[in-house]
Amino acid sequence: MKPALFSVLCEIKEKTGLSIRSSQEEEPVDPQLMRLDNMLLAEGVAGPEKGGGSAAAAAAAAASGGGVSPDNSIEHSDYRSKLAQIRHIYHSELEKYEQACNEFTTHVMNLLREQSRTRPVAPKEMERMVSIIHRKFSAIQMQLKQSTCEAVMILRSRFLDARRKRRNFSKQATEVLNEYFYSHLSNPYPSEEAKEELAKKCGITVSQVSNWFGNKRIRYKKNIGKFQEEANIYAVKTAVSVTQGGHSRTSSPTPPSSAGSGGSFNLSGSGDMFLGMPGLNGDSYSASQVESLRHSMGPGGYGENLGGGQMYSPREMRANGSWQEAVTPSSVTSPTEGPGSVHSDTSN
DNA sequence: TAGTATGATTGGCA
DNA sequence: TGCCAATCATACTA
Repeated sequence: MKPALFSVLCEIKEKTGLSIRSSQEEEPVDPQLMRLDNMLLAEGVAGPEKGGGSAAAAAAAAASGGGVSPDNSIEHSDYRSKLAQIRHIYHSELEKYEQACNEFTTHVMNLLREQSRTRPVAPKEMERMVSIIHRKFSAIQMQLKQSTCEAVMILRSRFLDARRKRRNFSKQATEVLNEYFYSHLSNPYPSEEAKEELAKKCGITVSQVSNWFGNKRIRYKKNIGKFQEEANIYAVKTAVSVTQGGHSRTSSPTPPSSAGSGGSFNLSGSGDMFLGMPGLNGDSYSASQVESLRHSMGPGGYGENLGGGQMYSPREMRANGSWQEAVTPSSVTSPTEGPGSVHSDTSN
């Protein structure tokens, strides 16, 4: 009786087992899991060790402005060590899960084997149980991967966000940029080539040069009184180097492509004395330009002899309507803040 | 430590 | 795509 009953049960099992199996197998690969896997691989957390995220460290170097900062290596090693920590935790947790999964699977298999003595347990059913267990554990694994990804993202945002590790440019770099700016005050829009050259000279990236000029233009316009003094300082510097050597001490990169008589700026006659200032091409100032510099730097203080009382006249400078009259200093010798000027950003 | 300076980011515009 | 303007976040300074 018992063997007959057993065989009937086996038949029923076989049928139901097959129907369950056919309904549950061949599940598609979870795209979310794939994304997580790819990200962990890319970050160097999953997969073979690849220098603790050297790619990300390289990205950090690029983001931090050409890697001129001496702190960079320290920061990157810090980043790498933290990434290695995450990697270590991820792998140890993964190992634990796998171990637990194996243990649980063995336990269930043993139970089923024991049960197979009293009820029919087909090998296919055992396989099904194993796959169920694996699915459950892979769900847990996915959570682990997700939290690991989050940790990596936080780490990245902390270390790679350039804003967080802002460094002031070197004095020399600022001087180079300022010299260019004030010597091209009529058209402070360096061309791509000029930007590249400035970037090279300053040890910063082209986008940093663009940022610098963007900030400078706005801040100059907002508070021309303050910058007038700076402008004069650079005027004297450049003038001295001109009268001494015929070339600027820090030769300016190629002037902007739009600069010059054909540029989009309407230039005043008495204003921007560096108008048409030579670039690296080896051009030199005209005698009258040098002479006018000498006059403007006379004993009475530079700029005193100028009709408008200013060496730089930002007025009439117009770039697409933006670089224009908004900036009009009252005097060079007694710089005052322009109308509506602010000390810093309006936000500050 | 508050105020200021400054490099970077973001959103809108032409 | 480059620029402007506003803003953020950090560095610097008195």
